[in-house]
Amino acid sequence: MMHEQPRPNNVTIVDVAREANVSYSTVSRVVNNFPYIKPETRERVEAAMMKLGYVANLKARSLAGGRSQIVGMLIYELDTSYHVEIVKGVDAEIANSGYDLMLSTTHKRKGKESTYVTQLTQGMADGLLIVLPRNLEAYKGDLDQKRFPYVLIDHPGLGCNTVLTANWQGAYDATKYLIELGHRRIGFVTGLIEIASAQDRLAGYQTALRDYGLWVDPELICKGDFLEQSGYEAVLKFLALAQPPTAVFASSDMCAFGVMKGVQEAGWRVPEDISVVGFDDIPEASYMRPRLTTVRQPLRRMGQVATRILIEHIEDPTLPISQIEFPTELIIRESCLAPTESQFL
Amino acid sequence: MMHEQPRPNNVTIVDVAREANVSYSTVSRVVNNFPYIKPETRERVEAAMMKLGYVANLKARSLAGGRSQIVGMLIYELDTSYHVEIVKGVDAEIANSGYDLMLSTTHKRKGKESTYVTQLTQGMADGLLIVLPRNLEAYKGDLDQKRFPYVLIDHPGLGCNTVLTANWQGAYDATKYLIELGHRRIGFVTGLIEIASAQDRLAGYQTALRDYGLWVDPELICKGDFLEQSGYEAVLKFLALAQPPTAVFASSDMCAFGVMKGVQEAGWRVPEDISVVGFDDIPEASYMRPRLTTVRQPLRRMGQVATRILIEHIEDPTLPISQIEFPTELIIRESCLAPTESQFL
DNA sequence: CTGAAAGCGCTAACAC
DNA sequence: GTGTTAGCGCTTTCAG
Repeated sequence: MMHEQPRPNNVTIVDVAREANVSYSTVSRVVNNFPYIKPETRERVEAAMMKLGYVANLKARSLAGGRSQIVGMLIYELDTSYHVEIVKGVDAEIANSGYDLMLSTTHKRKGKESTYVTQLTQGMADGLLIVLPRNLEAYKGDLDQKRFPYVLIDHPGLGCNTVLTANWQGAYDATKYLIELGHRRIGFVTGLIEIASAQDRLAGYQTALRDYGLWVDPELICKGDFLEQSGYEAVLKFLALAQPPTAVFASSDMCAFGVMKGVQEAGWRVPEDISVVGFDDIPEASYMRPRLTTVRQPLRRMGQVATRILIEHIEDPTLPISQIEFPTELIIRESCLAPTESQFL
Repeated sequence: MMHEQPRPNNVTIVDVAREANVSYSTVSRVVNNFPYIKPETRERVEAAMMKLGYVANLKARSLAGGRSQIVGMLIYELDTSYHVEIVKGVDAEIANSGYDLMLSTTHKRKGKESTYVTQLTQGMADGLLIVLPRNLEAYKGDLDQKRFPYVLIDHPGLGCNTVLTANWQGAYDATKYLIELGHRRIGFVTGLIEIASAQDRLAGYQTALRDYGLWVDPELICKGDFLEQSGYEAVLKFLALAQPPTAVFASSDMCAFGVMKGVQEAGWRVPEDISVVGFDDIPEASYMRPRLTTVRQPLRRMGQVATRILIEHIEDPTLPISQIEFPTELIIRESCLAPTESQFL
């Protein structure tokens, strides 16, 4: 049934063995850098490998129980710079590691996530990088039980490696900044609320409000999903309010772009009429005009560190769990201003 | 030597066979959708697979000669949106294809490229997407001889699948646009000149100049490498000329950004003092201020189409070669103006 | 239509 | 130190 796939007669461990006049397990040993091999033998084998242009067959190797030298990465999608920045960080670390990257995007198919995990877990990959899982419960137990190395990026998890940022603190700081600028009515557009970081950001916003004795007006909290469109729609609702906010804090930069777009289309100006703050600090944030004030997450760094941790755990499973939390940083640019008197009519 | 990797007792084809009371080759057959199976048997096997939660082991499958359902992608790096956009296109197509993506970045290590190819070629992947190869000669023969499916993206190749854009025409059009605006001294920053598309763009620029009876001044052609820094350095040289150009055409948008930066740092303005045109139309081009006039390449589309072609060739190796050339499109935004009299002192 | 059996290339005991 | 051998999970003849 399968279409004839011309089986290339690649050079295998057996060819090398014959060439070097040793058994093929010896070849395997030198390939795997075993300690006790007569230097002379090793040299002979290495010469043979060189001569024949031997390249290990990863599938066979990992089928037989070895490592595949592949790091699997599960990510929702590649659409926004948020995702891309993380991937870049991962890639950078992969590049000097001897591992390869297998990238799987799940694209809103929750079911696919578990299938992928099973496949990757079955030895296709030696470890897993999971960005913002959507269906973790479905396979976390499995992973843990198999003691399969993995690290969660931007998602909290019990008893497993995680790399995240201080979402709560970042949201708190941004809200505080707006309050200290003089804003009293601050709109908030949430992220996809089933995601932990979205919840933390909301909580940070609410706490800051309360700490400053401000009322948390439910009218001023609008459900979003991190995407541009949701910011756009949210701000339109805000603008239609009897008493619209003088500032809007969006749960992501993409969302903030939507807010800015909505404000501008409605004939208002950012920041003169409405201040806008984002979250993430993706590259576009500083290209936008006005340049976006936002909470920076070290996205690339996160990808990089997560990869490092994963590889360490692959190579030494006895290592203790790492739970890293990066601080966030408020990057003040041009999208916020103190509210003017006229806004408080 | 390998660290103990807890062998998870995953459910295999054998378990399913036992459960369904058939031989395991029968299970293999239903998994592979063989035509002649008693419907009843098929149902029984399917029920067993469902019950046990069977997921095929891709390594074993492809080791045994089947397909791996993996598309390999070889790309120089992920640093610029140029690369990222292509990857996004690939990913989009992969998403509804039943294949997975294995992404390998070569990161300036020419040697690595061939090793990757060998590995991917050995069955790790069923086909290869190669973006802007740097070392094609080293393995093209091998690929062709093995009749291994692959498609070249943004690189010409004899007798193989390619997806590229009309680089020459795009450069010609952009140069023509500048000339018709009234520019007579037009600087050009090349891309990495060993890359075919960089050569084509240079040629398009030169031809347009000649067609309009303009002299191709070697002083006005500066070697670059597609990256921002090279545009920056080039424009500084141009500005130091006795008679600087009134417009600069950069071989990529990133490079154009560098040009804009250099112009601005030198205290000049874009487009009032110097017009700038880029190539690619990456998303940042429209975020920049002034928004960049540039030659659009349908990057995502290219990735998508290349993937489609590859998959078709994987599934039917008898298909004829496809060589696709997308047209380019000059996107006129805000970075160009007709030169003023004062510039012709 | 279905079962038996021979590998795919390699790792990991187990011998010598 | 090095050879032998039993699988890893699956595809694919080859027989029925």
